[in-house]
Amino acid sequence: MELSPSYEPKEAEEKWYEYWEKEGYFHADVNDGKEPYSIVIPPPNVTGNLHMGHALNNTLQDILARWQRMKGKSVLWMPGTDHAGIATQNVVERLLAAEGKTKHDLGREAFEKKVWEWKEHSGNQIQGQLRRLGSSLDWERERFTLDAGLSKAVRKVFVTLYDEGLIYQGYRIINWCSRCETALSDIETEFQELDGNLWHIKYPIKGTDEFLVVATTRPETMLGDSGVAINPEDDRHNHLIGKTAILPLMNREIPIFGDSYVDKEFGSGFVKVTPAHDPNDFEMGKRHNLEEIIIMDEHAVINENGGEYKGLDRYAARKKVVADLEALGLLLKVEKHEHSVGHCYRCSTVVEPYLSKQWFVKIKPLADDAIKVVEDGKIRFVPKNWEKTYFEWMYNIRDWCISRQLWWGHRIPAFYCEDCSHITVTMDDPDKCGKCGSANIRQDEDVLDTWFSSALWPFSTMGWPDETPELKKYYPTSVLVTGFDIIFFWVARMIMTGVKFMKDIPFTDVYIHALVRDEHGQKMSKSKGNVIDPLVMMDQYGTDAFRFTLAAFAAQGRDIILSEKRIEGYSSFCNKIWNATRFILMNLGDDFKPEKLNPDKLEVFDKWILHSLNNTVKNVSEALEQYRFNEAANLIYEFWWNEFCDWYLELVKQRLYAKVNISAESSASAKQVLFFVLHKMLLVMHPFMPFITEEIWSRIKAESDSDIIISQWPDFDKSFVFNEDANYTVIFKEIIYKIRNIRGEMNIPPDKKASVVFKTTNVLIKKIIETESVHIQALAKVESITINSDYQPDKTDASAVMQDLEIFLPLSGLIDVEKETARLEKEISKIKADLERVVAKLSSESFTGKAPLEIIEKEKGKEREYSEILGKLQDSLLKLK
RNA sequence: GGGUGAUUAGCUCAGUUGGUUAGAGCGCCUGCUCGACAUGCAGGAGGUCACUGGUUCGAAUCCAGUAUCACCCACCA
Repeated sequence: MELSPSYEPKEAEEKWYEYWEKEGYFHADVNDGKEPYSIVIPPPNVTGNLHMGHALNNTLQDILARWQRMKGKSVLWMPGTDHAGIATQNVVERLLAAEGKTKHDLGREAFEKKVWEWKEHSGNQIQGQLRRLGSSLDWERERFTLDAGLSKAVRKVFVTLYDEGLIYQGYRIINWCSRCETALSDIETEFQELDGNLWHIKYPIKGTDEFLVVATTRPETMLGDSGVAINPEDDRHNHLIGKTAILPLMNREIPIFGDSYVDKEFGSGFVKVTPAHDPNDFEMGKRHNLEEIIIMDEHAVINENGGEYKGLDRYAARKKVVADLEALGLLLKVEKHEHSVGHCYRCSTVVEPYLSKQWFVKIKPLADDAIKVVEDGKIRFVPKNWEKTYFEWMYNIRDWCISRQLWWGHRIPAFYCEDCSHITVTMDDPDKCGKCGSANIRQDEDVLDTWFSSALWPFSTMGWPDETPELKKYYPTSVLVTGFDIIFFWVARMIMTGVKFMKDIPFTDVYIHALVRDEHGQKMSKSKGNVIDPLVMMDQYGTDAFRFTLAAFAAQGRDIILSEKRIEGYSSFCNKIWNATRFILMNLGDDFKPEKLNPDKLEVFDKWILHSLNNTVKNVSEALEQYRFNEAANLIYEFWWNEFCDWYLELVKQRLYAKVNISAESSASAKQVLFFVLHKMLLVMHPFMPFITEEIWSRIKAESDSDIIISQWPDFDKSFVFNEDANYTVIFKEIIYKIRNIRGEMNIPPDKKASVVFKTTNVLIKKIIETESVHIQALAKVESITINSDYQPDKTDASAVMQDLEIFLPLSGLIDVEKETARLEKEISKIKADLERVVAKLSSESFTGKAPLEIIEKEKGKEREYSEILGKLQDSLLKLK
């Protein structure tokens, strides 16, 4: 039974995960007849490596899964990964580039094959890393967003929405990433404030010598200008409406027109209008029938519509346009101008607003129902304030661009007829046009936004559109655990598709956790080099310590600023758990047999620790019910270290070592309690620290006991409510504190055993001192104890006061009068302040008149206590002088 | 421009519906190899809870405003 002197995480971690998985403990049995509890993992990208965000996210889910499993639920925690269209394609393209190739050299089919190969060999790293973290995922059910089953779900959703007119093709301004060569949705575009220029350009007005002046942040777009707008109410300029301007460089005649979109106050009051390269201009162009001139290709290089600028990259074109304007004397001025510029969320390239034909989801009808289920409280956000963010976005939601010009993903199931240009959209690939019957059809080249398939995740992973037992039992899922950064990308869309296609919400709770940041509050990223690698942390401090740290940090705020120091601290906690166990096992003896605790045989401190344990069990359960992981972690830490180890283990030593006045029976009962507390606490700690708890459990469990992972979560036990004994212990502890305080402050060396005189008439306190004298001697390092209600202290006594008790330590030869005086004076001034505050409160009529009776009584009690203590402290001080 | 949040000990953070003598860990100071643990034990210092008002018998906690700092959303050329 002997344990090593310190906890070695590595061995336990390797051993147990494999064992649990082999035993099938992670597998959810549809037919087990138990109440379901289900979570779907936010599918990490196949390109992903476990970072802090994943670690936090999955630790919290695992705590919930393990906890519910112990509570006897049928737990399904669904694992899987996301094909991550752009991200994955980028990775493989980069590999090709290293060989000097592009995807076009391979062609679509070969490229796709290459990505699959990459996925099998280099992707999926994260699965092993999730195992390291201890995640009790049901690996037998692992899914991938490009699986056949999920693809079928995607197709079904596309076809249905298309048939209902909710998916349509449109010619619109979208966000174009010229590096990824694809369209992006609005939320895939990240805006950053950048320092730029505002170029003021003179456009000649036809038939006059005059100019108008437009201002722009993107001068190269003027090549595609097809009008100039003025606010019709702008009295300075509205006489020009109907006239014509000459577009410099291109020498194109463009109309000057009125549109209320133009802000009179901004700039010169003239707006150059480029319908093919700006969303607002596009709208104006539609209103005024302007020509839409696309001047760039998909690489953001100027095309044939840009005249002599053809072939120049957008920034080179910008330079040349500006230079040429200046040469012509048409550049009025250049101002510094800060403006927000969109960037690709995958590669950070500046996004170009670009006119192109794309597929969109008409989102409003879906959003309306998704808003309602949250408004009605069917879905609950925790913390609740995230609902606001959700509503804010949903109310202002805009159509979702779902087509991507990529090769990796779900290909859009739309088939164009070359003969009649009808579009056929069906569940199975058609071999002829659905309208004219021509076999001359071709499939759309584009793929769907990655988030289109993840939007279906809660039901597609369970077999939808088939009716499966999994769906029946585990849908809707119990909770979704995720970060606030993907509320729009993912959470909102799952709610929309769930309500639409399952006719039911996808989950009842959405627990939104914080984002992990570095010690300076920065978002962790490789480019900043501020990444704390979870794998390194696990290696260094052990997985349990790491998990416990994340749980302890998971307060319901926005950010978690992780410090390695804290992880180190919790690795000490693991060691503390280990060593307390070691101590217990050393003392139980080989012939120990756990028995049912007999309340009649329990001593006061046994009852106290059981009472406290009982509350801990209850409070941890309640904290978990409310997703207050940090509170649960703190309760565990506090109980184990500050109550069980610091007090109970120390107290029990006297009984185990059978010192004077200790019966064999007392010793035996102490052992039973030690084992009982250890046993229960391992259960309570298991969801947080699965490895160390299973390891210890395996050493103390009876043959017939199950492994801890499937053992029963403890309940609050009414027969362990011992309020009197708890109160008794509070007083006892205070007595110890007081004596230790004197010893500490006076620097009395530990080997100097003091004698103590207690002066009291209080019956309970007398009883405590008499009964616990052995413990007082041991814990406060006291030699002899006297109770004397008439004691007259000596000048050389050090003293302490608590309610109904004065404590004296005769310290002749040891006392430092100056120190003792200072100590007493400090105590006095503290209690004086307290007393004054209470007296002031009680003498205020408004307080005594309006405050509840119990509060007033409480204050009165304090007043009595403080004044008694103050009086005695002052007496002691007088004696010193 | 709109919105959300933060501001509590040297540092990192707790503090649930207003009743506290405002807590923890780390760090700091003092003293300790006491038969589990120096990854430890005992003691201690350290905060006018950002600021200003208000509500209340009572505010770190509720309300309003100010300041500073984050983040999100938005088409101001």
